[in-house]
Amino acid sequence: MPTEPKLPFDPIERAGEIWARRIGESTAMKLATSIMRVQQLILAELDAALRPHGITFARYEVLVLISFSSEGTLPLSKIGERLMVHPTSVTNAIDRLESQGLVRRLPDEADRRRTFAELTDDGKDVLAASTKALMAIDFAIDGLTAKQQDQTYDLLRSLRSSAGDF
Amino acid sequence: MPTEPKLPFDPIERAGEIWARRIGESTAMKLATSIMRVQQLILAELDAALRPHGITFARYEVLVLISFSSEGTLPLSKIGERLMVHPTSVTNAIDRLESQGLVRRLPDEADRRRTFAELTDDGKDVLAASTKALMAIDFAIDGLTAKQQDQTYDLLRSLRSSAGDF
DNA sequence: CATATCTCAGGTGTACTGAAATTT
DNA sequence: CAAATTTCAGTAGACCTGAGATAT
Repeated sequence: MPTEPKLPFDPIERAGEIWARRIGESTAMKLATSIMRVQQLILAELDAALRPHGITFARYEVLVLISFSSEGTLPLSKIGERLMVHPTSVTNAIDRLESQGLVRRLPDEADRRRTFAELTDDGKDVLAASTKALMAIDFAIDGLTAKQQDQTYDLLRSLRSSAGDF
Repeated sequence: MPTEPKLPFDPIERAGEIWARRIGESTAMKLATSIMRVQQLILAELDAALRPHGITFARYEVLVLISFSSEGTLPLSKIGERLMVHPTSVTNAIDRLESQGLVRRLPDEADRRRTFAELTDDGKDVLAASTKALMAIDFAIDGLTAKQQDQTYDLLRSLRSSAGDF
């Protein structure tokens, strides 16, 4: 579902030209701005595809992360680490997923400071349907060949590495 | 200021391996997830660099947009169009910039439904200092050569175009 | 009258700080 | 007692919907 153009020109190209004229080197500024913008566009498409299933992409990522764990459960602290979000944000996200009936909390008998999150049967169903919906729109990645997608991934991976992701 | 690694492995590589084994083709999923993550990392660095100047990157973009206009003023509706945000979000952002004394509203005498936003002298100063701060960290773009930055920009530009940005 | 622009009220999502409770 | 884990209260920031005021 490639949305129709919102602007009759590329706003970043235009900003880059003025920047180069008035300020100087514009390469890094254009790339940083592009990253913000493409994220905004793609997230909007992903969220739209997930809306019928009652979740956002942020919550979809939590469901995937739990389902990929070896035991089928994850301590909340691990979820925060992997998704790079604050502990209180995890509490909040799990609260919502739990109130939706997609996740349940389990006490950790071994270390009683901790709490596990586990998918419910409903959670597994919603996850499967959501994955299908996202694959149907190819994760909002349009207009690039498979080779270009890999190439972009590798370049962004260097950026993530330098930014301290791993 | 390359932050130290947060994880001893690449979380997206790991997710991609499990995805490929259990679900199937993982290229688009890995790229979409990378975009979300690199945006999160870079935005955090940009916001940190701007914090001493009292603004966020979102508000920095508004200041730049106004300063790049030919007349030095922009109708709020144009700001919303260019930054792809809802009219009420523009009202909100301009409210805050105005209460910070960085922007002022001007009535449009020609079309009195409209309101212009204009930078104050303080706004111009904050913009100049903020631009300097962002250039000093190269817009949080580390670990890529200039050529790779251009290449990444071009690939993301195709994505933006297909997603209906322009 | 239909349309365009802006604003306000109200609500949702995410994520932060600071503090507390519990357990190790 | 220090550190780790989670939670709660409060707040910020961005976004949305719906409705209204004003002007074209």
